[in-house]
Amino acid sequence: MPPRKKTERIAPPAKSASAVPGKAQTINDIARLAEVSKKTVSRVINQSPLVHKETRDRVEAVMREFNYTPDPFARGLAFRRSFLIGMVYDNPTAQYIVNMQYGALDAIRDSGFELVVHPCDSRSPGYIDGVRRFVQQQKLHGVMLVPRVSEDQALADMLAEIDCRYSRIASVSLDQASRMVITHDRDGAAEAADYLQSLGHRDIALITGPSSYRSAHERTAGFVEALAKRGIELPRERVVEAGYTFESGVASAERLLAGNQRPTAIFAGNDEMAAGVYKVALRAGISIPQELSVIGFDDSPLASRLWPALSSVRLPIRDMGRIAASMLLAEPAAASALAAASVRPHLIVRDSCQPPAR
Amino acid sequence: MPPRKKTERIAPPAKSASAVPGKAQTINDIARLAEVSKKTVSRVINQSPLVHKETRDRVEAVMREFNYTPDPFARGLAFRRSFLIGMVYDNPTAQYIVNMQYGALDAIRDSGFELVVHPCDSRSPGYIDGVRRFVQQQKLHGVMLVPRVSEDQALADMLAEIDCRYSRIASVSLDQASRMVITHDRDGAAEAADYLQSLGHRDIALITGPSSYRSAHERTAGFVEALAKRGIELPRERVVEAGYTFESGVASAERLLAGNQRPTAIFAGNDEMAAGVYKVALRAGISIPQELSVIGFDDSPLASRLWPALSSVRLPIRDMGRIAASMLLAEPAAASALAAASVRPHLIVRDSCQPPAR
DNA sequence: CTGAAAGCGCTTACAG
DNA sequence: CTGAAAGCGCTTACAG
Repeated sequence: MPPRKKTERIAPPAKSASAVPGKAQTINDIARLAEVSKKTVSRVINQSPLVHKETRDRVEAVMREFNYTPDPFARGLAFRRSFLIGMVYDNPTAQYIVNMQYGALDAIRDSGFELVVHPCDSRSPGYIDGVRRFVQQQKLHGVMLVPRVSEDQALADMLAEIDCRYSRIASVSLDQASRMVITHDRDGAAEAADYLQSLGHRDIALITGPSSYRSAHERTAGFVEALAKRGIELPRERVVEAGYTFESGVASAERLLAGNQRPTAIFAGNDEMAAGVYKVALRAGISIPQELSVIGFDDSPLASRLWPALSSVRLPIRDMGRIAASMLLAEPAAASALAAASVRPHLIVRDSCQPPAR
Repeated sequence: MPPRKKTERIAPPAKSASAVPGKAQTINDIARLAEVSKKTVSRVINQSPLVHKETRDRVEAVMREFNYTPDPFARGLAFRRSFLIGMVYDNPTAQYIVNMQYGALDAIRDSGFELVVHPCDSRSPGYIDGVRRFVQQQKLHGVMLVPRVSEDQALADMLAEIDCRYSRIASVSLDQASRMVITHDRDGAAEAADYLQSLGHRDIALITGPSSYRSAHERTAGFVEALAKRGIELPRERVVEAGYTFESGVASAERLLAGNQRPTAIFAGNDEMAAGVYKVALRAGISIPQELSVIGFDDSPLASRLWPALSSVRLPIRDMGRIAASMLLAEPAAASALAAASVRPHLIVRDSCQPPAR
């Protein structure tokens, strides 16, 4: 190799023919300017250790100088893999989705990756094929699975089969650690139960989400078990299964609040249903929290908009999204570490509870 | 050209070596199987008219047979343009964003395009550069600009400069027709005014959004003008500017509802602020709608969760998103036609208004 | 209406 | 530690 002057090689080119720093360069330009082969430039792009430090510095300086970023399509074509991560979800609430997206975006910021969204309908028969096409067509680097699709083992199996990396967000572990973000809904529900018990409530009712949802199961179990631990039983008639919707919350509250033998507190499996309880109580002239304490789950914006402001169990959704996306970018080992630093829900106390009157 | 047997050329190959219909083929495979050059296959992919009908049919049959879809990265590399459309937005409400995304997804379904999301902070100085990098890096096919960033002319100018197609969603026309989805917020606000007037309200108050928002300006103007047309003046002290947030709605309502000379109705520039009015009224024991009528704007989920259910002006957000995305895919002429079939808001009447008591 | 050549901007073997 | 060749799967001129 011909000797090469090592200092001051990179003559700063006439900067800014336009206001925008030029951006049109290719790997060939960088290679020429840095006086190396394009393969070497490729190595520094991909952070190969097999590059002499001085060479690397020189190449990096040129890349910075020209504001160079490699073309994702050329890389995608050669790698047979894109720099896109997908978020697959099935119709949870808007706030949930948006926060999850923000979290994912936090994780991929300045990484060169972008987020592609894929809502779907897990009840429609072809939905798994739809995800498969999405993944294969776009050669996705990986996908985040948000509840409730995250609970669908058939989906996960399909992804494993086509060798697509994924991360699952769910209330309990459903997969190997490096693929799971566990939300521990159970603990949050237990916190709600403890709080109600500490206030002095004994006659408590529960509106659960649909039993087909893992989160509903966990929230219910956490709540019931925590109460049991404190010596409070939940009679069968004080537990109503609903659909996580406002309307189902209304219907459940109507059942629970009919007659004289009302519970002094209601825990709803999410805020939507808690809002339904509010509606029924307000309409019936039952004042919250004087005559009825209410707790929700999710800490959606709704919770603080209601009056009196609803105490609710907050899930750190944005963090969940950030971690799930990070796991997709990280090496398996690092992904497991991320999983370990897992998220915990906690109760946000507002104005919807007080000790029972009687 | 050598004569070619025209019938039954395409021998159905041993289908499904695996359960999944093979998908790994390239343009070369299709060309070979259809006995044409890859360039001809490329022509049918791109719907060039310069292909003999029989040739086209044959090629299409093979493509279908093998479940072939062209590689978006190879196309992206050759075209220097991707099959991704971007949605750029600055922090409106979650429901708004999610519905907009659904609409955009409606438009690109089965088109081979995908949606990439790009929230940003329009108050941060570098945000336009951030969008530029996003667009150039991903070679986006186009971007949808959602309020309020859609109102930023500097953003639009930058996109025009780098020759990126875009569509803007805004309450009034800000650009050439083929780039605009006009939401006519003014008309929706006028409908709210007419409704309150028809119920007999004369002493009406208004909580506006921030004057820097075009939508706030339009909603205010539409409301004030419609009232004026019916001979109702809005005195200065009955108009309060707020920030489109719940908290600012609370503060505004506190000012408006203090003292004895209360208005009989309040129109809030969005549902968040209307929820603030609810909070203040409920806390002060002012009953809705008996003593105070309230109307919001957006028809967010919140509107129906409040009690009594809030009447609100609905914007067909999903339609807006669908049209904005369609415009990006369509030819300019077709895009203008889409723009013409523009969207209109309308009032959803619920339980938050009635004739004034006095 | 159809095709052979060159190229888009990267990476993967393979050498050295 | 570095490089020359071939290739990823498409499209753009250019011919005919």
